Amino acid sequence: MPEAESYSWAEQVEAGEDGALPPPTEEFNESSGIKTVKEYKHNEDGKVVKVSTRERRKAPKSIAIRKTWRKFGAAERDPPGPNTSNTIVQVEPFYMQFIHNAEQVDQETEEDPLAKLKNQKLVSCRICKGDHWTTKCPYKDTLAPLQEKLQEGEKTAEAPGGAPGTPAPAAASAQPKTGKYVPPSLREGGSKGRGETMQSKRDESATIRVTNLSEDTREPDLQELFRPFGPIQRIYLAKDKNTGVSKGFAFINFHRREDAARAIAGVSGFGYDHLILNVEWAKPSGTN
DNA sequence: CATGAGCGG
Repeated sequence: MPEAESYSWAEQVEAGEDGALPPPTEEFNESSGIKTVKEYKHNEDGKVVKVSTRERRKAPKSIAIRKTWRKFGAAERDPPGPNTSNTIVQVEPFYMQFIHNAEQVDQETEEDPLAKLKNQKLVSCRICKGDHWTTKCPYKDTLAPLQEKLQEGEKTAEAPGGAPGTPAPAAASAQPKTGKYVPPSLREGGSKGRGETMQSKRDESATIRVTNLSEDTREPDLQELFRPFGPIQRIYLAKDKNTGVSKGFAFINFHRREDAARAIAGVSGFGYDHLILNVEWAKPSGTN
């Protein structure tokens, strides 16, 4: 709130001869975050008054507090404030544009969105466009989708007169003029073999399934029971997802298949709690 | 009796 004060004699002296007013002063109190501006104006009666305006800092106090932090590391001896040799202070707000799906943006027309969905598969693998989720894509093993694409490419190449405006989908993947990501295994010459670093699934070859467990058997119990046969990689005790109650069976993943085999021989038929355990080789999950 | 969970355009 601007407030007018009477113009003191001492200050009158500072005013210039020709009625010019003294320049405004401005001071900033760092701890309170309040800026005080004092300036001189003529009021309605033509008299000179001093107007002081106080304004609270708009930036959050947390910023002011951060400014008081000591610098450290290579910047330890830097003077306060940003070092212009390695820091850019952006005063203007800056806006970022997020593009969620470039293809969608490109194809954005007035056509009915439902029509678009119509001939679309429910799921489509991002890698091979197959009829499954990407995480399960076995493209390294079966290159059928890629080969289909290549065949399509050959067809369009053989028919140079056909549909000039229509881009061939295979051409896009063969020549990366679209900025689209192509996984290494699908890039040119990448058609052979799987990547050495990528195991396609968990190794289930040393996994056994234990059934007929009593409901109060816990994972540590299983650990104790099977440890004698060899190092164990993982134990999974099936539980109801909501109640946490054991479903009475479990999977034991050994490091070595031979240990698993001995565990089957040793524990199957073993009386545990009041039940007789059944142990067999596990089948990989997802066998519907 | 019984073959794990989760992520998701």
